[in-house]
Amino acid sequence: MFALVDGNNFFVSCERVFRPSLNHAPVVVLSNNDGCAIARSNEAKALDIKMGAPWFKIQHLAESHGLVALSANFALYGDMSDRMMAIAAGLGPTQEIYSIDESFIGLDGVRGSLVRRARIIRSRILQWTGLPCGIGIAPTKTLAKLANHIAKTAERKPDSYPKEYAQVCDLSSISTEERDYLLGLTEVGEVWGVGRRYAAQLKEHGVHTALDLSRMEPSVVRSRWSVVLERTVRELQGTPCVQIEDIAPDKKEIACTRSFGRPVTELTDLREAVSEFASRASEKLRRQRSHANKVLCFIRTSPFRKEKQYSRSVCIQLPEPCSDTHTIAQAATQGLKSIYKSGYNYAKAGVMLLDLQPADRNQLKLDIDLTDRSATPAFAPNNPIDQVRLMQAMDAVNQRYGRGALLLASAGLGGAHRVWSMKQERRTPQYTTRWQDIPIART
DNA sequence: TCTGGGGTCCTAGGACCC
DNA sequence: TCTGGGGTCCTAGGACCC
Repeated sequence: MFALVDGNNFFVSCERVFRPSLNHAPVVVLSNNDGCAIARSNEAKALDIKMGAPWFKIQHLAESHGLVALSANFALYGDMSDRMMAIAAGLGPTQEIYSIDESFIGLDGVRGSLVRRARIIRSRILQWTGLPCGIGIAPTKTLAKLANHIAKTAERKPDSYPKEYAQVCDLSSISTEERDYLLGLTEVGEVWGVGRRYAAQLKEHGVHTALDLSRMEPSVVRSRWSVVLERTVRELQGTPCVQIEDIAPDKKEIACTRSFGRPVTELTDLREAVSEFASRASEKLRRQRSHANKVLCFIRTSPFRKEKQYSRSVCIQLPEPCSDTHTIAQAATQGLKSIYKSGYNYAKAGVMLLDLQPADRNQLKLDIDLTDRSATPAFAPNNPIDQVRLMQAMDAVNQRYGRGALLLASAGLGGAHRVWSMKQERRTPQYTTRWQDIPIART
């Protein structure tokens, strides 16, 4: 048995915790460069603002309907997420943090009323963090996602589903007829794993609701569509095909990409951006203790603008796998030079690290004690151990004093030439008491 | 004027090998 | 002139997720 705990309108809810005056206003949180809406309050959804709507297209609603737009503060959301996840973990023995606002909880072995237990956790999250959430419970992850959708939609739109399912919906404790009734009320496109393309194709086949999809023959779905969709059908039928991943696997790719706030034409500006992206990506790489074999760099114009288009990427094989910012940034900027063409308005660039492997697979021992000053008294730039020490020291300084406190000289210093906006992330406070240490009573 | 930033998995097709 | 069969690896592209 699975539960899905999912924060309502998560980014907006995080903002509202600290700005209660926004509680009944239509609010959106905007993406990088304030480009488009990535979170919407219920009131904003009621104005028919779609996910990903460009700000310039909805801006008029600020005037006419009091729409409030906020720039995203991802450091804040990450911090709030940690707190929510820690409380949600009390629902059952295993937890998979699926995204910043969602976690699956494995419920095997939990006794007593699951609905009652879920309601307690839900109100605890609300009371302790100020964040509202919905909880769905079912025998498979796909059905738990569906139950969660019902729980949240029943609350937001009273005429959509019976109101007793608002906030917490347990599909495992109701009759088959009732379950089929709820699935029949749910559009097929709402099912986890059915995107726009599949939804359109399924509708052509007369499959309009989650109930219709659950009644499909898995083998037909496999041959007409894919094994992935077949798995979705089986899960809708109650057969678990996907388990809880309570230990997050290492990333297989790590990327840092950004759209620019204004068109960029010069190589020097691009180089500065790409160098910074490479540095960020390398940090992430070191955080998971991996090494990259390849560095991919891309630049592109805006597909939304009616002008000369250009989009190129280049993949550079590193001489040996590493996580060293300098090496990776150099590879990325060299790649950039090879694909750059003047005369275009560039809108976006990025660096991706590919073909990752565990750092210790073919490298020196990396666990170097930074506080041990006796080991290497003088810094030797060509000494691999010192290079590792340098990176570790950089990460430590940036962690403590905020991102960008210490940069490689090649990364540029921003200022007047800065063409992309990196939101300064808030420093993470160091808790003396972690939320996880607070005992969570088992019902 | 202004349109996010990450990821994953699967499949088809080509290159290459024996 | 006839032109097999099986396997692996890699890449690009398509689909999905938040």
